[in-house]
Amino acid sequence: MSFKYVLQQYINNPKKFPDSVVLEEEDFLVIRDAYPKSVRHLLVIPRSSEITHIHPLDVFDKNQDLYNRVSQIIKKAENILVDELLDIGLLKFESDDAIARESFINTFVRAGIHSVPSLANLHIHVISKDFFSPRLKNKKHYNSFTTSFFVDFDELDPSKRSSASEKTQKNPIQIIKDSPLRCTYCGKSFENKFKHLKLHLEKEFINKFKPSASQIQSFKRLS
Amino acid sequence: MSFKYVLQQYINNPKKFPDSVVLEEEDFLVIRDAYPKSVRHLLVIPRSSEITHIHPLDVFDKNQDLYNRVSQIIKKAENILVDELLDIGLLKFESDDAIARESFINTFVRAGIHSVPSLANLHIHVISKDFFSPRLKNKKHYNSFTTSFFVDFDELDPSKRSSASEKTQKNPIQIIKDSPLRCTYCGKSFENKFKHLKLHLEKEFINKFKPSASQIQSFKRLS
DNA sequence: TATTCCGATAGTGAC
DNA sequence: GTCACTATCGGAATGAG
Ligand SMILES: Nc1ncnc2c1ncn2[C@@H]1O[C@H](COP(=O)(O)O)[C@@H](O)[C@H]1O
Ligand SMILES: Nc1ncnc2c1ncn2[C@@H]1O[C@H](COP(=O)(O)O)[C@@H](O)[C@H]1O
Ligand SMILES: [Zn+2]
Ligand SMILES: [Zn+2]
Repeated sequence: MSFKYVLQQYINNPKKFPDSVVLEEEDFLVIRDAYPKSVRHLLVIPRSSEITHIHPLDVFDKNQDLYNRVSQIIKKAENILVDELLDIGLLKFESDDAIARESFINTFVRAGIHSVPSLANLHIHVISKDFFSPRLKNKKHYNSFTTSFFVDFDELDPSKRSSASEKTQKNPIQIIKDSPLRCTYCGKSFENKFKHLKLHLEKEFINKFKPSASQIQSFKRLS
Repeated sequence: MSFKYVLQQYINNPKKFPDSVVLEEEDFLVIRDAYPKSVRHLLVIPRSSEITHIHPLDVFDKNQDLYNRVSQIIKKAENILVDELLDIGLLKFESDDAIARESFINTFVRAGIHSVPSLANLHIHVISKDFFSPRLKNKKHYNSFTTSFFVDFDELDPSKRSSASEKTQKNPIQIIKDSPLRCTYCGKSFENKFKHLKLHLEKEFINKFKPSASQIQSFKRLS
């Protein structure tokens, strides 16, 4: 089996990956991205073989029920993500502070899909927007989450969607190459200077979360 | 003073560079290129401050006397180059064999200029066409001697030159980038695969000159 | 189309 | 998608009181 179907193994046998699977329901999985591009990076995976090979830009067309159900799972994933950031001490509000929680999710967590996925099994990214991770190694990684190559889950809602708008976009791969590297915190452009962006993202991350030195080092190590 | 004028030091004080200056005359110098792109690579440098900053494509316009004088110096440089190849045993004919000498010069020594020089002081390259040198490190180096970026000295003769033809050429920089790497011995194209070309040029060099193993190693070392 | 350093870009084969 | 490897391509500095 080729690399395109690596996510199938989680669907087939989630019990085999207890450290990766953070939520298992009858029809969905939420797993940790094996190559996280941020401190926290999860994938929502529908288990149904009926839809797993449908393109994420098409799968919600005329399927409001599916969209609504995925939306529920994404909310759970977002809250798992926040719980973990609370657990490791990066976030410091009370766990039951619903307003702080929602505010953080709205401003610093992104859910959506890549307009040209590489892995064939349908998956939705749920990722914190720090992009502070040793797995973030090049422009393609970064711009796949910070340009229109990334499509927010909200935009896939079939009830709100102008179906014509979806294909009017330019070549998504070209968008990744042509877009400058732009800091998600402050909007500053680094053109194509990836190393500079990485240094800047580390500063922004430290400034926002005030992690301890040992925390910083742990986030820089591969997990 | 910037790098553009590094050749000025030879003009100012040739006695300071006895290992580099292979011929010193009242009006001209012949020096070893400090980053030789072949086993032998010389530069002919007019000493006159009147002309040293004129572009090589312009300097011989309406100046047949200068052209003729440079032509004389180039012939001397070519013969110095051959003498050295005889001395180190790469060439094996007798030193007074005028026919063998002229044949080698005609087929394996090139004299001319870069259509966009980087160094400001007027200079004419006299180079053996082996291109077997550790200083030959990239496509720009190679194609600057093997494409129309390089203009043979013969073509600069004001009595033979159609002055219109000189500027009809495309952007010389683009020529270097767009032209494939083509073996000067056999014409084989290596597209942009510079390392492959280097290996092939070594084979061609060995096949043509039959150097000893220790000679080969010495040509690969920086001098 | 000076050199050198450093880094961005690109293709490969394997998983 | 990942990784590791190789190689090509690309900008910036180059000095000196
Ligand atoms: N074996 C794997 N297990 C879990 N996640 C993976 C695996 N291989 C790749 N990924 C992630 O899956 C995502 C696929 O991205 P994409 O197909 O572009 O939406 C990337 O974020 C990868 O880091
Ligand atoms: N300091 C130097 N002394 C002697 N030759 C040099 C020096 N610096 C560069 N060169 C050579 O000068 C030539 C200039 O090339 P161009 O200006 O393109 O005709 C190249 O072949 C360089 O290798
Ligand atoms: Zn910023
Ligand atoms: Zn050849």
